[in-house]
Amino acid sequence: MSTRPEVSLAQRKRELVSNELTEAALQLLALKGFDGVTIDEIAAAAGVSKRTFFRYFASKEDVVVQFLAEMGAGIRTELAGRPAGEPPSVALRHSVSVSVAACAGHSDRALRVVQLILGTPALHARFLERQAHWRDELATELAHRLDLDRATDLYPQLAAGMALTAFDTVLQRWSGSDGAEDPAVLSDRAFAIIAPALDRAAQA
Amino acid sequence: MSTRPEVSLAQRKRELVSNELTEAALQLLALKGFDGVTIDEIAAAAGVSKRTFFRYFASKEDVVVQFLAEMGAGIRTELAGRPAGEPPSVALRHSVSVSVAACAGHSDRALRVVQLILGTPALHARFLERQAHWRDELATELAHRLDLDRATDLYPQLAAGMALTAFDTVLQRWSGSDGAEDPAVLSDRAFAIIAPALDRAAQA
DNA sequence: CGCGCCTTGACACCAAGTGCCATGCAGGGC
DNA sequence: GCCCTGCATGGCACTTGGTGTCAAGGCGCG
Repeated sequence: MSTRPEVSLAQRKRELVSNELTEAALQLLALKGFDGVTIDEIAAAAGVSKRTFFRYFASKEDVVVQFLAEMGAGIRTELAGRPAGEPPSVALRHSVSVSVAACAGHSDRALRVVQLILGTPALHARFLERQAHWRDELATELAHRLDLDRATDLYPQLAAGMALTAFDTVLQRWSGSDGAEDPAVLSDRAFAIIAPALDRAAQA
Repeated sequence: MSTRPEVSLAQRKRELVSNELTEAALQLLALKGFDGVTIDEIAAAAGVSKRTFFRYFASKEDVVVQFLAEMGAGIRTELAGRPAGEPPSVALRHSVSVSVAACAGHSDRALRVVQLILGTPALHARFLERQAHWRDELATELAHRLDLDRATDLYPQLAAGMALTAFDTVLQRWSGSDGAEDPAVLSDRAFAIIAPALDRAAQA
């Protein structure tokens, strides 16, 4: 077969169902709002049962939030790939910019998903919680990069938090302007503001 | 009667029930964990019905999170009260320090509540969402203080976000050390790191 | 062919919320 | 004193998110 033989049929089937589910969910949720759609509806639209839905996603929020989950890992791996000598502000700016650009460029669906998240308290809450995990991972990566001790030094945690604050602000502006404002420009402006703390404090 | 007559009896009754409810909730939740307690249990412990519980709190998370809600408003009013000439880093540091100190000094119950929140994903999510509101209000206050335009300038939003990141980090350390580390010291250390961005960018 | 593994659907079940209505209690006017 | 109005409550039914359990079906493998 032309499709990679090293991936088992069962796994490809799993992925197919998962895609069908997210597809149906995003479509319906964007159309009727988060509370206007039941899980049964989503499952039915994807041609599976409610029980199966929960075998793929832990909660209703999860379908939406997991759609953006790759971004978190993306930022971290991007950061890990930056040259070692680069100042934190530059490394972090690139890491965030690349990820947000990848998301924004993907399709205008990303925009609608972000707007849905930011406009739905329950989704926003879950999204922020996931961001908290990103922050932790970013902090670890930063500590490793700069050879700092996370247990005593507050810098890694704060720097990661600042970078994600910038990320958040960019997302908010971007979705608020209906995609009109350029995420890359917004990122640069945001990081220009927080950079003094990112770099000056690193060598303290 | 000695109790202020300008407050109607009905209102005092409402407050009494509300207190009873939070009391019962915090006690039970700290004891058996967030998922180990049902609303019926909490309501029964407070001597009311489940239906009445939801007339006082919007959700199970709300009881816990609202217990710390005053802090958000506290930070903002504290900021509003700082002298106009004060640099943002100092004003924000004081605003956050005072609020967190008020919380920490209140009782060791505050510590247990914070630990409960940070250790329970559902609660943490709600807490972060509430913080997002604080950030918005703080940003507005900052924009007003510095006579900036929130619609164009990214600084207010970012500065508020950085301050709350510091706040978050302090809370995390404080709860992680079981209250051993001094919140005031932690706040100072955190703000020392973010201050360069807070002050330098303000006059850009 | 027959044997296990994995996925699914169906069903029952619990807990979070919500709408609705009846009841009871306080205060205010007559 | 009596009624009437407003409000807080409780009980109840109902929807929905989410989970445990079990039986049935497809698929690979010897």
